[in-house]
Amino acid sequence: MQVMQIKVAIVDDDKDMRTSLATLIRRTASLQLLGNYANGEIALEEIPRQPPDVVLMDINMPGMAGIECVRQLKAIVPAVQVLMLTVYEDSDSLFNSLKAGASGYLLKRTSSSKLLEAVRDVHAGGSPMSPQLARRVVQFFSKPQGESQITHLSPGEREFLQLLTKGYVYKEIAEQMNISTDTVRYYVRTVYEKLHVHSRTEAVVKFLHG
Amino acid sequence: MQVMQIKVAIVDDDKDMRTSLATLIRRTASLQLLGNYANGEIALEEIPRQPPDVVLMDINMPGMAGIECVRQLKAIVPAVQVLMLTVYEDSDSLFNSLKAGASGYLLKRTSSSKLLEAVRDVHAGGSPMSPQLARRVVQFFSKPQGESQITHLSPGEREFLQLLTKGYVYKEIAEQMNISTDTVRYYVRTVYEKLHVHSRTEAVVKFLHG
DNA sequence: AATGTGGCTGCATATTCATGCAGTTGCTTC
DNA sequence: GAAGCAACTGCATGAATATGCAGCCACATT
Repeated sequence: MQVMQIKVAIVDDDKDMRTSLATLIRRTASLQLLGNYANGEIALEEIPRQPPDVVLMDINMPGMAGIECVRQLKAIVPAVQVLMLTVYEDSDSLFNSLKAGASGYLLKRTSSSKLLEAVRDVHAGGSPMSPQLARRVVQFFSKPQGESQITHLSPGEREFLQLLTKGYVYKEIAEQMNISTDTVRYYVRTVYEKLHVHSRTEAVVKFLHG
Repeated sequence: MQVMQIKVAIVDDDKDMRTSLATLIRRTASLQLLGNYANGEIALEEIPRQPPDVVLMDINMPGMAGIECVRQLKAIVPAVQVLMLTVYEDSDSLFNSLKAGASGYLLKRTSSSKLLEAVRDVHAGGSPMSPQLARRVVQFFSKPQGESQITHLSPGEREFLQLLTKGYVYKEIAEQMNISTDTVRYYVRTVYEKLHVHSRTEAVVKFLHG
């Protein structure tokens, strides 16, 4: 039995791009082209009728922007996986797309073979992303630079901080760590000192992205 | 002139893995194997003497864990790019690695060709990541579903939250907003209700990345 | 005019937090 | 083995927070 084809739809206002993507999809046996839409409004109408597995979405289109289209599309058909395509490496677009529910994010200059691979990845539950863009995401997590004082905390102190951010009160933290609530207070002291803060809020903020 | 070789070091406690990685690197003309270390302690001593461009780091080793090793290594030699290797798709390890300063994150079952590509990517300033793992990161951003409650906060409530994250006490917030401290308490109530939280910490965390 | 509503203020109180002081254990160092 | 130190526990207390109840005012609805 043949492997099930992945159903794909394209949303892009650029005619050339659209046809070249369409050709690529049609030439690939494992993919099936379901639709080809020139703008967000049409896509939002047509896609729900015949939901594809994967949508290739141009990020900047006149009228409804790609990001808004993703947001609404995911609200109607949560199961579709959206792969954003863009020429810009702009950070805001990237993060907003992810927040809107996009699963992957590729630069348009991505090679055909990579693009096909990305379609399969995203359909398999992955989140393909151009390495340059992934770096933006990674940097969101890594401390700006230099060393925040967080570096030299003991494992216990880290665990404590972790629980602190969860909103647990000292008693609950004590239970989870199997220590007395007075020892929790002890951690409060040592950690606050190392972080140079004087309140729970400051500690949490610093830990989260300080 | 020949293209500059990328200098690579390996940190992995598993001898088989180490030699197989080493062989792969040596066979590749564009890469140069600088060192091959069996644990984090040795790596921390040796790597700074002769800093490589890229470090392949096993994430779970006896003794110092890979994550801790990254943290300390990046503190000493910030320029090195670290690629984490793991057999597990565990979310915590992933996020903690990124926070510690790792640039990429691959599953060990990644093919040789992908791994070599990843080394080049990370050296070129990218952040290669297995699609399955990238999905975890992406999910971190996308709202679980629907819209985060933060969207429909009034400007005043937003300003209040902003100040809350700064660590100001109610009295100070009142001064900055030119309202009474009792009105600050009022904001506390309405905001907590909208955010479905019951403590300052939870509110701050939700506001920072809800 | 009466009613209702949302934004703000005031007051009260129970809970949680921040921090100082002191005592224990166990391990290292001279 | 004495002294030092780090990790933990206990107790105490003032400060800050969370939340209930109630009154006021401006404005909209009936």
